[in-house]
This record gives sequence, structure tokens and C-alpha cells, in this order.
Amino acid sequence: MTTIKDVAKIAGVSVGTVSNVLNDLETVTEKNKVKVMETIKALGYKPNKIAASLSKKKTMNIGLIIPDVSSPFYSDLIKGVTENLDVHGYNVFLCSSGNDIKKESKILKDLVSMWIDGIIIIPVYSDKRDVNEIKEIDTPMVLVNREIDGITKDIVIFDNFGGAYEATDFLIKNNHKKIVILNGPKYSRPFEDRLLGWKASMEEHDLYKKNLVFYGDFSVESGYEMMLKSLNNLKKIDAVFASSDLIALGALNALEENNIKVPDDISIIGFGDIYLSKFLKPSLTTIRRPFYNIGKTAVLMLLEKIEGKSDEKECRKFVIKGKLEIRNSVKRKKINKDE
Amino acid sequence: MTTIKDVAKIAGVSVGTVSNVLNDLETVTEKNKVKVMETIKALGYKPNKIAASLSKKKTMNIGLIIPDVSSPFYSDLIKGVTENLDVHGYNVFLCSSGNDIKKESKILKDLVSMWIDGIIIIPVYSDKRDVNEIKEIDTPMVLVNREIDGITKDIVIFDNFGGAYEATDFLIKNNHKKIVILNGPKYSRPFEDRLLGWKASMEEHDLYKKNLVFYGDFSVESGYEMMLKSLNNLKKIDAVFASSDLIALGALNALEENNIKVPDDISIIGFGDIYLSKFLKPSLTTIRRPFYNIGKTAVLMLLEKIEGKSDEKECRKFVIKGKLEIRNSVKRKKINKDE
DNA sequence: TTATTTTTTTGAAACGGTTCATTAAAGAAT
DNA sequence: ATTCTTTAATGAACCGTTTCAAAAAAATAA
Repeated sequence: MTTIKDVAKIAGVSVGTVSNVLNDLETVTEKNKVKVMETIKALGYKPNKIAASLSKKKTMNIGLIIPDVSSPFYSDLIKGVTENLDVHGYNVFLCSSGNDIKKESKILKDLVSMWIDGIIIIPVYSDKRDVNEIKEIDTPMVLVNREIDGITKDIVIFDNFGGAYEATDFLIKNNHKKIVILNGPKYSRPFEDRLLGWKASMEEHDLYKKNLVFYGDFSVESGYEMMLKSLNNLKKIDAVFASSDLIALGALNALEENNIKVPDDISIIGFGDIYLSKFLKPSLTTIRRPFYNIGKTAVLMLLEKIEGKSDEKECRKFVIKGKLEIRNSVKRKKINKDE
Repeated sequence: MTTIKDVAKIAGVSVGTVSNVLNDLETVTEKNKVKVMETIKALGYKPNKIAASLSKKKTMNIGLIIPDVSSPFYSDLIKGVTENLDVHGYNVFLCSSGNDIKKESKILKDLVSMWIDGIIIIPVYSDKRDVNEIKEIDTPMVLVNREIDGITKDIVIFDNFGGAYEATDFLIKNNHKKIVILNGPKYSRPFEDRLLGWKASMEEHDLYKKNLVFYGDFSVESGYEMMLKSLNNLKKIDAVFASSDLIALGALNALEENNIKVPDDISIIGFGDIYLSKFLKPSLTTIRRPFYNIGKTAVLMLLEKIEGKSDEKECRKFVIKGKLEIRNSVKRKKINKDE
């Protein structure tokens, strides 16, 4: 293994000079620069980032912690984070907590001991969380997508409430009145917020009724079950607000099996915009979550923290709005020329 | 920042002893072990992996290079790699080459200079590839999913030929004769292999005809186009072999628009088993690629290389077989009791 | 008790860079 | 030619660990 010392010796200069060439310092004369570069090439010298990190106390590595790397929901987030960090010369450690608070805790410890320069994390929801653990980490850190009570760090989250409100409002504006919500699990903050958004919009038009609410988990199967149940319990449903596209997909299947036409008999709107939603029959109207942008925003916030541009103690919150993707699963109101 | 020296001083032992405690060396007396552990806790000391790496010449980090981290196809691979490396105490650097050979080259250089212990890579296909560059890397390395001529490294690939052969054979065994192939791009090795598998099976039954082959890219839209084109060009198609589930999805949409019932009028079989295939109407019969296992196998091969268990120069090739997922998009042959 | 063996502990020398006060060289001014 | 400035090059100290030969302590044998 050739080191900087070997290069210095062969090139006939000091190690300091070689280091300066390597780091593009302007103080080196052209003559020496050329000499050093040639020697580097001749020896096949490869700089050692580990040694540099130790000396500089900076690694140019960022840790990204995700509950499940294989989840299609987060792939755009991963992309948004890695691409934007790459631009600034940072590398990414991708870690999967598997939604396990203990695993997450170990990962955090590992990352800190690896001297990463910053952390972007989608934290695990858990009643066993020790809030102090995260508080005590003084590596710059940005939370993403999930708020944790008692943790004051920079955070960027999606506006679940607003998205659900907008989706419901869209249904109501298009003449739907009896709108069922097929929601995800109780006590999950994002799904609670979506329920609240739906409820707010419904109450605004005096449409809210308790029996319109159904709970399940966020799977296709669960969507199927909830849809059947709502069909059994209620008469003449106008529309369905599904708190996740997967739920919507299950509901769509249930409706088809019962020969109920979408959107002619019942309209349906999803939430999340997974890749295949636009290819379903009918294509699914839904709320898109701009995960790439969420990732990018997190990176920007983190870099400010790292570079000390933002106040050390100040803690900011970014709320990213969703976008309504209008496709073909919602029956539109006829346009009335008098209006 | 507290270092191992601070701990040593406060605990009243040498740095060597503290280091031994940290690394679970058995030679330390219980008394000293306790003393050191207490001091570590009291001072809030966090070991520094960077310094340890420099000294040990081992980082316990692995680089994983993927063409596109946000692709749903690779999420299970990522999971297979990260989970199985985690078990052995390794961390993963996830890098996205964006299918760009220059980017890939830069990533490789970076990873090597970070002293990662090994590399798992889905290489970029490119005619501009400098084969020597990869050859010259002496960090242990395993290629995944894509073969590159002229590069002799350990490799684990999916059996595209066999999968396509099995899928086609399944169609033929179920009484389909005129079987169209909706393939991905020409000159893409995996799609070429799938074509070859289909062709081999077709020829075995004297069913092969050149005009049954259609080329596109592997998108839903392209599947839609190819399906329409084949319907225009040919009469009485029995079945469709789609080289990718996305292509199958597009084909499904085209068939529905033309009021052709699947599987009653035409059968269709996909390739890849994306998450939603089983929720389509009809649910899609397809070839599943066990990406998690591919990732796991790659890890196992890599670890053997790292730990020197496998011969340095020997270079192995693992071919992972797919699995036929029988669902509802293929019309089954009536069971004949005489047979 | 003393000599011998075994077990622990010690601490200085790496590991491969960066940094920066100091020195040397080059250029400008007198 | 000499002095003063400016610019470039030097190399030892340092970053926080591990390692390992040597020393010290403890255990065993004589």
C-alpha cells in the first residue's frame, strides 16, 4: 500500500506539499503540482479517507435511517436524500431500523461512533422510546415524516391533515355527500391526521357521521375487508376516501366483485400515489406525497446545521404539502353554466 | 470529546487495558473490567470507529452499488443485502450509480479510498466501460444480476433463460399454441435471455415464428403499445408472454380496452412479480425473482472472500432460479381423466 | 522462601493523513 | 548588492485507536 509518504519521497517533496496538491491548495507551484500528480499516477497511489477523516474530524458521511428500506413508499425519499447529498460531496449510510426501537438505538450509536457528520431519520414509533437518547445526540440531525412528542429537532413532515382535507373537499365539491373513510390503524399519527382532515372537511359541510369511519391496517387486504363491511353497514355510499392507495386498491377489488362501477356508482379517492395507481382501472385519483422533495428539504436543513448556518439551538419545522392527482376514479360534477 | 486516554487516566489503568475491555478481550481481570466500564459510563465516552479502522485496517463497512435506489425491483435486494450483512456486524454504504458509467466509476474510487471491506454491485451496462478499472480493484467484490463480458469476479445472477423457458412451457402445457412475446429492449442481456428461453421452449414444440416477437422497453406504456401492435398484426393469439410485469400490466390494459377477456380469450403471463401483480384483475401469473435471496447469496459469497475462506483467484458464479407464481391470468387446460 | 511459570498490564510505536509554525526561496524596493 | 516582502515548502505534532514486546504481578512448583 503506497502512502502519501511514498509519494513525497519519490516526487522529492514534503508530505505537506503532496497533501496540498491532493486538496487543491493554491499555494503549490505548477512545477511541483505536475511532479506530484505524475508520481501519484505512477505509483497508483489512492488517498485514504479514513486517515483524512481522523485528522480533519470530518467524514463527509451522512446516516439515513429508514424503517424499511424495501418499502416502495420510501424509495423516492432515499433518492431525494442521496442525490442531493451527492451534489455536496457527501456519502450516505443507509440503515434500516426494521421499525424496531432497539435496532434504531443501536444504529444511532454506531453512526455516532463512526463520526458521521449528520443524521436524517424517519424515527420508529414506539411507546418504549427513550426520548433522552435522541436528545443527547449532538450530531446534526433532521427528523423526517414522523413527529415524536418531546423531541425538539429540525423536522420535515408531510401535511397529512391538509392532504386529507383537500381530497375530501374535492369529493364534496363534486357533489358527493355520503363519504366513507377507510382508514389505517388507530393511534398511528399520520392516519389520525388524515382522519382529522377528512373530518374537518365533512363537518364544515355538516356531513360528518361517526358511522362513516372504518379502521384497518394499510394493506390491500384490509382495504378489501373495510369496503365490504361499509357496503354491508351502509346504504347508498357516494364516495370512499381511502387513507392509502393500497387500501384504495383493495376497495376497488371489493367494489368490482360486487359489480359496483367506479366512478359511476361510487367514487373513490386514494392517498399516497404509489407507482401503479395511475395504471389501475380506473386510474386512481389520489393525493401525491412529494417524497423526493421531502428528502431534498431534509438535506438542505441538515447541511445548514452542519455548516453552522442555522442557529445551533433553533429548531425548525417544515410542512410539505401534497398534490391532488386528478384521474378517473372520481365522478365529476356536471358543469353548470349558470354557476 | 472524551477519548480512550481520558478513560484510562480516570480509571487508573493503561489505554491498552481500556482497549481490551472495549474489544471483549478475555485477558482483563473482572475488577479492572468493572472499573473501566463504570468510568466509560460516567464520562459518556463513545468509541471512535474511524480511529479504530485506521489502526485495524478494517472498517466493517460494505459498499452496495445499485443503478437506481428508488426502483421497486431492487428494494428486496437491498433488504437482503443489508439484513444479512447486519447479522455479521457490517454496515452498508448504499450508492446509486443512476445507470451512469462515470458516476459508477467515481463511486468505486470513493469506496476504495474509504477502505470499505467489500463491494456488492449491480454494474451499469455501457459500451464505454473500461473493464480494467474493475479488474484492478482488489477489494473483495461480488457482481449481481448483470454479467459483464471480460470481468471475472464472483457473480450471482438470476436465471432469466430458465424462468422464461418455464413460463412458456407452462403456457404450452396448458394448451396455448400461438404465444406472443412482448419483450424489453434489444441488446439488454436479461431481456435477450428471456427471449432465448421463450424461443427454446417454443422451438421444442415447433411453435416458434419470428413474427411472434415484439420489442419495446420495460414500461407499462410500452406494454400497452406492443399489445395493440400484436393484436393488429396477428389473428387469434392464444397467449402473451410479457418479459416484465410492467409490460404485462400495459398489455392487460390494452386487452381490456379491446374487450378481450383474460384469461378466457387470451392468457397472459408476466415476469418479475412486482408487489401489485397479485392484486390485479385478474391476478397475474408470473415468474418471481427471489431478490432477497439473491442479495443474501451475494453477501455470503462476499463474506467468504473477505474472510479469505474462498480462494483469492477462484471466481464463482451462482445462478438463482425463479419461481412460477400461478394465479389467474392463464387459462388452464381441462383435466382429462384419461391422461 | 525462592525460583519458575503463567497471567495481566503497560505504554510506545504504528496506522495515513492534515495542520501550521517555521524556514527557505523568490521578488521587489532601496 | 543589500534589505525587506511576499510566496512556497517543510516536517514534526497530532487525530484516537490497536498492537505487541516487555515489564509487572500473580500463581504455582521446588
